[in-house]
Amino acid sequence: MPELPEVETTRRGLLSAVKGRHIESVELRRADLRMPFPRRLAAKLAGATILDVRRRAKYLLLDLSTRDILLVHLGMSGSFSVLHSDEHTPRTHDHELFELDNGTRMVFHDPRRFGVIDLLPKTAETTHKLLAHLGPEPLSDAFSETYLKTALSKRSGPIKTALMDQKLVVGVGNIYASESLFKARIHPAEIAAKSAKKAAAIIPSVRTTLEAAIASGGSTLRDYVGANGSGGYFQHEFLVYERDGKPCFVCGTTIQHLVQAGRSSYFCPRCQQNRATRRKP
DNA sequence: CAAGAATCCTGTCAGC
DNA sequence: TGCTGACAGGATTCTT
Repeated sequence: MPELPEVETTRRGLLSAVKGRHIESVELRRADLRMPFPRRLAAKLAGATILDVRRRAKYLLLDLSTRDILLVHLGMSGSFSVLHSDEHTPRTHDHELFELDNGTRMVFHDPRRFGVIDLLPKTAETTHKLLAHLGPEPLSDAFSETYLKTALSKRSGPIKTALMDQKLVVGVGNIYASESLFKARIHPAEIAAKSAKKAAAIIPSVRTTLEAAIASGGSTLRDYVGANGSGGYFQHEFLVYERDGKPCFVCGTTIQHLVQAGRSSYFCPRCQQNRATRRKP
């Protein structure tokens, strides 16, 4: 999906486009997303004012005047953009339309329907099933060396899989896990517990990767577009992701590819040669 | 408990 | 051209 940078880009675009706007009506064209959108709650949205647009992990949280939160997750292929109502003819996979009071509409578009939309009381933000067990934000102080060292030391699986675990740290998906580990010069198959001592290197690698991606408006591979309907540019700055067979920008060695937990990982076998299986000299 | 596989769904692309 | 299989940014649930 959209990972943290894409969700953050969407958040920023949404904030400027919809903050203070009233929702006039909602059209649910399809309710069967990853979880069924609670149809009876759609009526609660009409008349509500959007007070703020926040992000937690890869979730967008729209604070409403009704003391509810509209929660949106973009899944693998989702986007949430604001368009002029009279210039928008619903396309295939435009599943929900939120008509606003200034002639615009927020459109939730998601071909694969792995996304989620839910409405919850503000008081349930910390207990909601999807939000209760999330790890620290990677760009916050909570993602500290002490924390990461402890969290990684308990794990026997590969570091790349650990970084993608939203209970360990949120927002890092398949693209940015590979990119971050390249920057940290750690092989994706290294056992996480062994990587624990490198926490001090992992943290800035993750942060600079995510921050650079946010600065480029995220990465657009196939479906992703931001709130204004345009794509990101960070895909042109990938160091290893989908670059297998091409030369490493640092050392020229051919970038390689492997599959971990069913997901593709990309790495430079020379820059990241501390793999778990390396034999002792 | 932790890690991997299977799963949800649709679109695209490579190969035949 | 058309078919088939593999694969794609995620996260949950089921098996080992």
